[in-house]
Amino acid sequence: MTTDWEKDWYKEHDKMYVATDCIIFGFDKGILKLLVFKRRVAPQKGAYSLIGSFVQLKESVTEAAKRVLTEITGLENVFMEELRTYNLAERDPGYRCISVAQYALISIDAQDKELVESHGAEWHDIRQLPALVLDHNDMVNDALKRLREKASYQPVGFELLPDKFTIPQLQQLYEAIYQKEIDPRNFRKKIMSFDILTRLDEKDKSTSKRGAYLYSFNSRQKLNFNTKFNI
Amino acid sequence: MTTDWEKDWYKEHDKMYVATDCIIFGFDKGILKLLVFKRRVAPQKGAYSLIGSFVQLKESVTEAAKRVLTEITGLENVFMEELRTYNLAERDPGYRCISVAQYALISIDAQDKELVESHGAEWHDIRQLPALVLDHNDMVNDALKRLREKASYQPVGFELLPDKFTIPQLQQLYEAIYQKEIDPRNFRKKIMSFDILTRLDEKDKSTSKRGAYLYSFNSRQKLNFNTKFNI
DNA sequence: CCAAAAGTGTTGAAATTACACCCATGT
DNA sequence: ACATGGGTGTAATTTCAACACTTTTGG
Repeated sequence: MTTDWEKDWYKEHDKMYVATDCIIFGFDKGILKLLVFKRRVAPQKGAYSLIGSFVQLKESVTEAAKRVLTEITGLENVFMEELRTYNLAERDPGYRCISVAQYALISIDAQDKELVESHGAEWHDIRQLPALVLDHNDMVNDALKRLREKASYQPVGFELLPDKFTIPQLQQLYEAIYQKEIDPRNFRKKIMSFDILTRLDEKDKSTSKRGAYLYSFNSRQKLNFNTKFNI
Repeated sequence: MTTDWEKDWYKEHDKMYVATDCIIFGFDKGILKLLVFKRRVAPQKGAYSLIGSFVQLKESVTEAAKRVLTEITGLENVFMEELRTYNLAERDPGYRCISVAQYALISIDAQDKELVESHGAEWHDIRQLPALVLDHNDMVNDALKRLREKASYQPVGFELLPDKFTIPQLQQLYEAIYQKEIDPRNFRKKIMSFDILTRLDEKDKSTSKRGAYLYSFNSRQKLNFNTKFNI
């Protein structure tokens, strides 16, 4: 006796396209931004979309995402994490295709600006995004939600800031992520209590006369991190 | 001028298999259990695996997962959530196949016991799982981790328990999830403070002479839930 | 009457929130 | 000398963690 299950197993199965789309966050001048791509070729020339690619047989989904990310920003070793799949049968009108969305955090001033522009990619304020193709706006919303969750138990800031940054900058970043004001005394107290920052003997005077101390992230501590990060 | 990006876009892309595997948790007699499947047909006859299926062109990944879940447990409307994809190019020795893992929480006594057994599915204590095929053990470990995270900010318990349950039962469930003892006074205080339980006028006398009050989950409150659930 | 599980309160420690003033310096 | 952003401390409140005894009842 064969059950449905067994028959099903032996039956020929369907192949489909697997794509990956990258939700790339950056932080610049106090504003949380997203890298979007203005399509310069058909299909949907002129429309905005996330940066993505089809996954090839010889590469993992992660590798595919890193491949496009490096292609467009010039960066390697970027923080990237899978968000979820977008897998409705009818999501792509052309052909059956599921997309594995991944979000990345990059330091905007480390990117290769020319390269980014040469691909038609643009940074947009997260609060004023254009309409994106397919379900890409959903992906962005979901990624933002995830970023907020993640920021609440891990110090994500450091991926988005340059190597040296000031406490007010870090605070601005958290304010941009959560879209709300944070008390500077409480913020500093909290962040310092984690013991993950090293104060440098340099000041950044670009935003005030007095200048603010620059800090770097103390990566030795990174692994011991399982404290709640309630900011 | 065409960039690599544009050429890449136009090039023929690769199709591959997409599968979904279900990490099905249940809770029975104080023990957190996983539903695994003993393969009764080739390939890998006799080996243990998760319950899964290839995704068909006409269905979403979610639908595919619900399809197998219903097929094997007889249950519909089960809580199920995507975990992540397992997507290494070489993960399946047969052919390129990525798997979207999903975890489900079911109430063991609602299942169709005969149906489960007729498919060769078995409940195993989460602490003593057999070796599973491919990367299925990784999936289970990742799902357990996720379940613990989720349980810390949402009352997952109710998916795993029958409609009526006692506080000591709910506590046992949390102890099984976290694999550690919880103080009964603190537990009760905390759970009650959320105001999500309704005490019924019935007692469960199966585990004590005195009997414990039965409660039901107050689903009206379910949506207002964004409190931290630190148990 | 007693064994076994159910049920209940308090206290000290720790974390969180709210809040206002002085400091350094380039102009 | 003053405007501007950088930097600091304290008290009230809330949350968390630790801890032990009484109640009920079937056998």
